[in-house]
Amino acid sequence: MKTVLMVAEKPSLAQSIAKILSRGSMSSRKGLNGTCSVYEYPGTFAGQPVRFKMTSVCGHVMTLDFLGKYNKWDKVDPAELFSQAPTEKKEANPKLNMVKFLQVEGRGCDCIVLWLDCDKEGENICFEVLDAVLPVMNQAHGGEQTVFRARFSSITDTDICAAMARLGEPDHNEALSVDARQELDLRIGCAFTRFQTKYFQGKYGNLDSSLISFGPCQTPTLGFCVERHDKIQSFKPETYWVLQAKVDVDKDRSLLLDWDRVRVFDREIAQMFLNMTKLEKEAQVEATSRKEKAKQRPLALNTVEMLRVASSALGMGPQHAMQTAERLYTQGYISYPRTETTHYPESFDLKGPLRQQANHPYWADTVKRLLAAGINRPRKGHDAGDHPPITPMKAATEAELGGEAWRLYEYITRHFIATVSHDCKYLQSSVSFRIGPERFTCTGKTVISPGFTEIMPWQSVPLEESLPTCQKGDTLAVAEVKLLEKQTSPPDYLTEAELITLMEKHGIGTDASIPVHINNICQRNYVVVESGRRLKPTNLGIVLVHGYYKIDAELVLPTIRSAVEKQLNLIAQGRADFRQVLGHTLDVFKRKFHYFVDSIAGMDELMEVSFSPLAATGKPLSRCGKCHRFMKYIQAKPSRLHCSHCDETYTLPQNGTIKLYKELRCPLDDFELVLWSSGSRGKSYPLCPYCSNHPPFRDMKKGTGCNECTHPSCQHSLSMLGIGQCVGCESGVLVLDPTSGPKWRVACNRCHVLAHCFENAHRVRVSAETCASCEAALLDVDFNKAKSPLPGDGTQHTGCIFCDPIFQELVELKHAASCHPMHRGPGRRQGRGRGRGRRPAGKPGPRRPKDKMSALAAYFV
DNA sequence: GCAAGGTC
Repeated sequence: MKTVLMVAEKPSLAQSIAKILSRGSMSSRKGLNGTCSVYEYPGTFAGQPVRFKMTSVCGHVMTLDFLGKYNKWDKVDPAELFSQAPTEKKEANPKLNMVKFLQVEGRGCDCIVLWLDCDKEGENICFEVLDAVLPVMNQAHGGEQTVFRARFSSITDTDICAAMARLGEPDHNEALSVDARQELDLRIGCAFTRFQTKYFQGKYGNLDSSLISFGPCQTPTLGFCVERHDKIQSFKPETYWVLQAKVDVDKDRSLLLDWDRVRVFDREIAQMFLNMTKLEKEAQVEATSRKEKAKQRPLALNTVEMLRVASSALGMGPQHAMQTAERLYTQGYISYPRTETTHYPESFDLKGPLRQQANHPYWADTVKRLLAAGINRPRKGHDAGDHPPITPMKAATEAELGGEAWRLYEYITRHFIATVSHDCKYLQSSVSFRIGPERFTCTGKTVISPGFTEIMPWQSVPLEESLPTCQKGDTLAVAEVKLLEKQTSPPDYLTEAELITLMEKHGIGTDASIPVHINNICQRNYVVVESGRRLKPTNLGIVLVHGYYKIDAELVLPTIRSAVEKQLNLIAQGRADFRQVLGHTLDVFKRKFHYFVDSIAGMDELMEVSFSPLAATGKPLSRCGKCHRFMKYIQAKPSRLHCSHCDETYTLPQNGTIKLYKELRCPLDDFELVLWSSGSRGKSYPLCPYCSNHPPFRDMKKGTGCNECTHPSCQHSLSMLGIGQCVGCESGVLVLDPTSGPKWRVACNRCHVLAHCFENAHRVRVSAETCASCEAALLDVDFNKAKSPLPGDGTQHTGCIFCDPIFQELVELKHAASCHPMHRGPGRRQGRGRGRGRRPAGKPGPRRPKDKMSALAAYFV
């Protein structure tokens, strides 16, 4: 029997599609990467009985990068990145082992059906999958078709079955357009980023960003924020005047009227209008009107709208909102949260999810009434053909979800209920008055039926005092007519929600990448998020954008993306050649790049105003080994030491503090050592600024300290202070921290493993002898007489930290504080699988403690 | 160390 392999874009879709096609009867198992599942079921394909095997990838299988040697910033001129530097495809996520996985599953299959998302990226992934899997599949005998593409516009029974019945072929041109996009983004982005970063980092000491990045999406995103900043800066308030009239409705009640001219900007004219009206005693009713109006129920929820509301109403940043939504999705509370679609498919079961909310403490009444009276048909939205709108999948309570997740869930659910509710109906009434020659109006709204605003109370029509009932020809007494002097006010900084709207409008990024771009400009310190989630550009952000405007405005205009996209679409439609478009566009940007490099002084002039040159920044710290003058420590990111005499800069490890290390010097280059440490309970080690930037030995990597230096006799080196192989990672060595007494510490020079030992010992030294059973270096410890843990009056003991029974009692292993989730930065991290059980068994390394290792490993989580 | 695009 033949086997048909089918591949979807993500695990969740593989499951839904398999469920539909197998009518619910399929077997399932995890794939070798632990992330993708494989669903199998029997069926018929092209009239033959076959075995179907449905699985998925996780987005792109491959990613584009330069060949390794072109990633050395010091050795490659960024201009080379436009053409000379070759690129290669690498596995996008090596941990997922996607190519291997596809090959294991694809081996021996006869046909393949590609169920990737029906957009250009999906088409591109089709070919990534084919590249991996075709070589291991069975060859077709008579040249019949073995590669099929399923095109579907929603994940519904009818659509999926229809797609299966009308299989086509993958579209190579669409895939090529993505290849071109990837190459352009990579070459252009990296060239500009490297040049800018090196240029400005080499000149200024307080830029406060370790990367001065450029990209066709992030730069226009920043541009929007700075554009608003410029509007605020150049805003000149203008004075204007408003005529305000008050009429008496009855004895106790008066009514404020709006002037039909709204406002005038000339004082004398305003005065003239006041003079013409202020002596009038009566206001005459000229007309009245009453109109029934409706406020429309919302469209079904898509990602971008959810992010906007999350930011503006819930105060949650887009990145955070997406993470929260993803968690709600994987826990089964909401449907797939990444979709552009605002239209429910015809077959969508609206009542099912609604019924689940019928007993919810917050909205049971509304839901029950809707179910009893019949739901309203949702508005017709946009169908992007990706996933149904975001809807709740099961009821949840605040206690169950807690905090942020609950607030987002609550919003999604209220929004969903609103989409099947009725429009809000209200009566808008207005009365027009004449006072002298001038006209005034008064309007009011009264709710007829609240409709969806009952479940979205923040949208409700505000309660107003009702208008007096009057008719044309009636007169009311004028209580007062006065002139108000006011000033126009500047706009405020751009809110995140407004920025998302602008990005969407100009096609900057996608629903999935918009949060990433916004996050980028925050992390690079180009903008800061202020109260109300408004984005205020920093000096750095402003200078960059103003600099681009000065040199080549196209670099920052939102049109840069759409212009390139237009070219790419020609490739996708088969109307232009991939090589030609790529070559031409790269050529245009190469010219722009050279012009930018030649004109960089224009941006530099702006930099000079806001930032200080390297030589004028930082505090003197340690001595240079070449000129023996003090170098200055520049704390701002990226922290480094600068010798203004030699005009050399030495980068330091980031995320830690640096101090002078007892004026000790490196025996190799005479530079004064510094001590790097990460917080009070973290680890610390000495570091030679020169060696760290120019490693003296082949096995020492750049950016490391003396704890990785293999100098055979220097008292600070790994050779002298190393004890034995780390118990938490493959390649690290536990090294004594000679500065840590009296709370002595031993730390891994690679991972976060840290051991506290021998508290109150007054001296700890690494001995030249090694342990007979595990080959670790012995430690020579002098204890304090009063607090010695040794039997009798002994104060001195030599032994193995892993094997010696006395020492074992005195060693407590744990990760360094910086490894704790509390101290970690944002971002996904898989916290499982460290330590015990991760090391391949039976692979002894040098100086490895034998079975004692596992006992020690049990100490840490 | 860099882009933007998928997704976990």
